Amino acid sequence: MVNHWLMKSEPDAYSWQQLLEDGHTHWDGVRNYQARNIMRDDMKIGDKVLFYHSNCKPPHVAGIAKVCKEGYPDFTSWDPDSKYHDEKSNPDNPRWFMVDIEVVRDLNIVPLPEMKENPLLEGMPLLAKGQRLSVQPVSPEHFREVCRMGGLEVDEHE
DNA sequence: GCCAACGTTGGC
DNA sequence: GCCAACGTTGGC
Repeated sequence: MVNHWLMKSEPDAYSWQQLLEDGHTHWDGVRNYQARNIMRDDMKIGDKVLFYHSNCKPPHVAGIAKVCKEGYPDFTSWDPDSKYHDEKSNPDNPRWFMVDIEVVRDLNIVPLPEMKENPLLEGMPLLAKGQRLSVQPVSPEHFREVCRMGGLEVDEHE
């Protein structure tokens, strides 16, 4: 069973272009329990991910990635030199978790305003008022429609 | 830069 | 366990 997710990143912090260069990355720095639980418990190898750029104009989905390593402790949490350091986390009792993702393919950007205007995306968590969760589920139907809006033929990514 | 929405913290 | 204060997110 392949599940679908959306992960937010500020382009200044880590961009889709950077992931295209790197090929894969570890998703460190998430310090929210709900997002942590999703990464620790729910995201599985092969799950598809919409890569979303937040805090830019306009906010948009930039590409498709997939999970290539399942939840494991976020080692930046016990690194005192990391900006994500949490003194309550340590290797024996890690508080924060991450997954690794890798590039699947690039998309034409799908701007948030267009997503809001698309009736097929009604009910998508990303579009809910006050939605701040940086790792969130996406239904297969919504995932497919965002891919289509990004110029991807149906099922091309399967 | 503003501010609404939400999460966390800590006093009680 | 409540809730006020505070910090963060993120669209606008």
